[in-house]
Parts: sequence; structure tokens; C-alpha cells
Amino acid sequence: MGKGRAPCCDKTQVKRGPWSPAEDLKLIAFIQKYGHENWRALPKQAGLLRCGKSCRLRWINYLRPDVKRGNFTLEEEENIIRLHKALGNKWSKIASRLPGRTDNEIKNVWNTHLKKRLAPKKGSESSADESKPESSITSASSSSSESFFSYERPNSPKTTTPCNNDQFNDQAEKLSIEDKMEQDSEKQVSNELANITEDPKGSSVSLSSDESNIVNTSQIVEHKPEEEQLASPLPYLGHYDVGSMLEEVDKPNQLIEIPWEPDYDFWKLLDDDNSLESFQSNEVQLGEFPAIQNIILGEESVHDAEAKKWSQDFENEFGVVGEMKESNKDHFLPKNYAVEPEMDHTQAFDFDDIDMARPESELDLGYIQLWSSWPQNNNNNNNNSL
DNA sequence: AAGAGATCCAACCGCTCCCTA
DNA sequence: GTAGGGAGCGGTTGGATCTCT
Repeated sequence: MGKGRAPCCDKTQVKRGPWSPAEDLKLIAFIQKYGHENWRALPKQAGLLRCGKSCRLRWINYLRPDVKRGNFTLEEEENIIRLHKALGNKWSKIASRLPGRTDNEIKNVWNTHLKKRLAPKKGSESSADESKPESSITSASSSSSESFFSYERPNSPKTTTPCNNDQFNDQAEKLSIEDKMEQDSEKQVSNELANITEDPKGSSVSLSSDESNIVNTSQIVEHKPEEEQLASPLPYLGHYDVGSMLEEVDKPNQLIEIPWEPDYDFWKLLDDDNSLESFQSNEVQLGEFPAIQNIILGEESVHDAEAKKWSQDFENEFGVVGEMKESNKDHFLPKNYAVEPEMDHTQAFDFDDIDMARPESELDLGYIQLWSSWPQNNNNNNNNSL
């Protein structure tokens, strides 16, 4: 092993950094159709200039429809602390017990404030055991109760939970018992997880062996908007011609080239009042994610009320519609999104391009459900900056 | 209002695990 | 038994955003 492991891909040949909406959509479209059995080959097949690992990460941490976005609730944070004590820095295992949360997200939350929150009371204790499971949380939890419950998350809607010590002691006792159970074996953890996640493999449609696959229809059917806060990270993708993209990705065994869609069109559409009006009056279904839903659901007619509703939702989501100017359109891009270089600003969005064909396969059905399952108003705190 | 420092989080890196031939 | 390759995991980083002065 003198040479060490070969890199997974040629770093000079792949794009790095923030993902663009177009890349996201390509990835979503491809995975919706073909799943992700081979991450290494996926970017090539999907027409993405990305490393397979990057695609996997993007999908798991951000694009997966069952990813719960928004701030962690107090209950979730308690669970993280409890599970971290039981499992240590096993973020993926912790994530598996917090439906909708990713290991990366949990890791970030832990490192950014949960760790800090617990730090003061831990000062006198061993600081080296931070990543190691403890036999019981009782003592640590009791001593940390004050700082723990007085914590108020910045920039988040207050999750006001009564913070008296009696309640905490009850919880600590309960958690202590649970943790002892957890420590018995990881198998048990897995079993408990199975109960929590309601058998993700029990779906009628499955494109891949991964339990997180988005075409898990059971997840979608059981979607509860109020509770789950599932959120599309790309509600603004309405201008992308998913239909043609899906046609392109319908060739998984060849190297395909999907032309980059200019993001500009979408912003131009919003910038131009006339365009927006035509957009709204175009007798096209405008649901939560208008163009995409149109494409997928194949609805041929729409009510103006729905069009207006979407317009309002979009305004809520992105701020002022119609006042965005050419000079500052980039500022309306969602946080951390990459702007595609060399945009073709001459192209205009054409609804006629949308493939309105009704889906026939189960895969397409899954696609419908994916998109239609995202709630309109997610609590993604990224919206703060929009 | 502006600059500095703090915070957050998406993405990357490199390692380990696991499967297959 | 073992070498190679892919997937997954945990640690870290860098840039964007927020808060404070």
C-alpha cells in the first residue's frame, strides 16, 4: 500500500464547490429515474461534471425529499445529546434514529452549539471522552440541566418547552434507562430504528437498495406536512425543462450531454412583469412547484386562483417578485447556490417545451409523488437571507 | 454605516468497511 | 487469503451570513 489509495476521480476534471440549480435538477431527475446503484458512474450518466461522492453527498444531505429542513426542535436536540452519549460521534447512527435528519446536519448542530452548550458543565470532567459513549447520562444530564434548558437557539422560532427541573429529572431518568438499552448492542439500535422509520424497504417501488431512496412510496403516502416539514431546496426550479432532461437521462449506459439551462430565464421571468402575467395566465397548473408539477402531473388546465396562490407563495419564499432587477438578480439566488457560468441570457422560457405527457410507469409515479409531497412553505432558515 | 469577529453549514477530504473476484 | 474498488463515515474547511461594536 505504498502508493496509498487512488483518488476516486480526477479532481481536475470535475466541478467542485456549491451546486447549481441545474446540477441539482439533473441529479434529481436521474435518481428519480434510475436510482443510485452506482455513485461512481452516476455523474457521467447523468451528465454531471461532478465526483460521484459529491453527488452522493448532495443527494443525501440536501436533495433527498425526506430530508427535514429547518431548525432542530428541542426534542430533536435532546435526542441528539442522548444518542451522542450512547453512541459517541457515530453521526450516521444518530441520524438513523432521527428521521429526516442527516448525519452531516446533526454533526454540524452538535459541533456548533450542542457541544458548546454542554461544555461549561463538562469543564471539570474529562474532556477527552467527548466522542466516546458513556455508560450513563444520568449524572451528566442532571448537572447540565440548567444550561441545557436555558439555551435559546438564535434565529429560530422559539421552541418553548417548559424548563423546570422536575421535568428534566423525569426525562433524565427515562433517557438513562433508554441509554442502557442502547448500549446493549448496536443490533438493538437497529431494531429500534426499524420501528421508528417504519421499514423503509417495505415500499412497493424501489429503485435502489438504499433505504433513503426517494421513490419510497410509503414515505410519501405517509407524508405529514405539518410535522415533517419536508422541503424542496429548489422550489425556484420551475423554469427547467425537466421533461427534456428526463429524456436525456433515459440513457443511463451512455455518456450523455445535457445542455446547461440558463438560470437567468427564471429570474428574467420574474423580473419582467409582462412575463409574470403571462406566466400566471398561461393556463398552466401552478401548484407548489409550478412548472415541475405541470410537467410531471401533466395537468392541462389550471385555475387562476392557484396561479395567484403560487405567485404569493413564491413571493413569501423569495421576497419581492417583480422588483428584482437585472443588476441584482444574483442576490435572489438561494443561499449557497452556484451561479452557472456563461449563462445564455437570450433564451426565453417556453412553456410549450414542457413535456406534458402523463407518466405511465411506477417510476414516473414516484416522481410525481416526490415533487407533490414537498410542502409549499418550508421552514428552511436559508430563506432568511432571501 | 462599516468593519471585525463569531457563527453557521454545505461541501470536501481521506480513511475504513465491506463486497467481490 | 487477499487485492481492488465502491460506498459510507467522520473530521475539517472555507465561504456566506449574522451579530456586535
